[in-house]
Amino acid sequence: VRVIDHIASIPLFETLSGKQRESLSGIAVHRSYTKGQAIFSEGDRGEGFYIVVSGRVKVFKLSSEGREQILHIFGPGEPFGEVSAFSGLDFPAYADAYDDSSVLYFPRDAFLRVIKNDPSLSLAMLAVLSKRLRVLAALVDNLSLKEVPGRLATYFLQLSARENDAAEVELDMSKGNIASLLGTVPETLSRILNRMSKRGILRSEGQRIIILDRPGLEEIAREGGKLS
Amino acid sequence: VRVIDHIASIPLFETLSGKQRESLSGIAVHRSYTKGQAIFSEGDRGEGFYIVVSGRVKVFKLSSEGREQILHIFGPGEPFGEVSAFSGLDFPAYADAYDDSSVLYFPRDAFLRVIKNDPSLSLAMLAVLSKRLRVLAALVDNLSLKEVPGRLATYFLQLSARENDAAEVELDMSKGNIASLLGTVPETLSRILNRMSKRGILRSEGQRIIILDRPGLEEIAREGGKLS
DNA sequence: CGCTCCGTTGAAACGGTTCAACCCACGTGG
DNA sequence: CCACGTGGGTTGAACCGTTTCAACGGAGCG
Repeated sequence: VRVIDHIASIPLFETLSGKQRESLSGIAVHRSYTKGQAIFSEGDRGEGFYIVVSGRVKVFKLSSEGREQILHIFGPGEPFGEVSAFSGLDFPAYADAYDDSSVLYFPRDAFLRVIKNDPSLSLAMLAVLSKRLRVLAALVDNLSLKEVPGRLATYFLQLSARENDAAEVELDMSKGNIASLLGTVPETLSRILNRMSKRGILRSEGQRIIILDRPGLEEIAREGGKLS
Repeated sequence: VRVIDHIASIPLFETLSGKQRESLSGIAVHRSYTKGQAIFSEGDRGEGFYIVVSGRVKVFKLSSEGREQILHIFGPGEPFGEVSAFSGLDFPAYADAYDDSSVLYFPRDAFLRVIKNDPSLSLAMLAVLSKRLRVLAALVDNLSLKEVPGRLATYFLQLSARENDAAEVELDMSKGNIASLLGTVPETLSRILNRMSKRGILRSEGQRIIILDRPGLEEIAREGGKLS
């Protein structure tokens, strides 16, 4: 598959003309990573940004003792690492390949040249960054103002919302990673899942979660987590 | 003072020509708020964004029980509320006047028209959003991966860094609000300040903090907060 | 003067983490 | 093909940092 074909399928670039896409494909570099491999590290110089082509990319922070807080999981078509490209500063977090993945890399200067000639691309980029800020604000809200049951309930409701409010959702990553996304540890997650099951709020069968009492779950999400 | 004069002093607009500033001043609205007054609320439709002219603006989240988590304090020249302007979605947080303040308000559509004609303005805006993402990522890191002493140490070091690493820093807001910024409560903040004083790391005299043992403070910030 | 707001202090309660042990499914190599 | 190791998940018990509630002190202000 050629770079130009990848670019055609990226939402961020959908407003571009064929000519503009060509100039982009001229500057993009295709890179592949195996599961778990580092893409960049906190403190690295950010000389460009990335877009996921296939697989998923995990962006996270690390504590001094090695505990990890996931900031975001990016899937195909989503850009990441733009923060340092536009601010000119170092990467503020780590990025690993969550699955075997491939990405397009856009060197900073070349991309800035393209964007200068295309207002619609910069508007699209502004929209992307704005949505990301919203996601991070929601994360702060969860971490600071809700307890773990509330965060977990919120997470399940989000997963369900993505699939037309289906009562049955498939976890898209391991429970250990979900714990890391929710700012806790696997043990705590396991216990809370257990409590929710006992209360008849949901059933947990491996990677499959069946929501039995949606209003109950919504209340836990709203109230911040008092498992009454 | 006229709107055009305010605009001239805003860093975000410094690359603009006089003509472009005029067109901006044509769309901007000057608004004043008294201390504590609401500017917008979470869930409000975002029809535009703001830039602080004078005073400060507090942007924060609220828990169901009324506890507040400050996301950011904005001072003169800084834009806020752009997230919903560019994403087209509702405001994701609350904004209050922290002091008696005045702001410029830019309606969404008019501003988008201006930005479309000026690549440098959109690049400046991308840089602003990127820096903001970095701040929020750091906040997540603090909240999730560090304990309160570590967050406080980090905060003091930031304050000090802003003034050429001065050993003596003036708190720019009430201790209660600092607690809210650090994701804790005033009581905890008070106790930790006390412990740090006892350990000879700093002296706390009202709004003035004197750093006595900078390496010690740096270690607390790094290690996440074990007050050994 | 008395009110309110902010900060401080103490004691008790709580939610979450840590550490350790254990289980199971899975894949690998002998 | 079975033994073994590994990684993910679960469970129990002790521990710990932080919150909560209540009380109190001081500064500022009408």
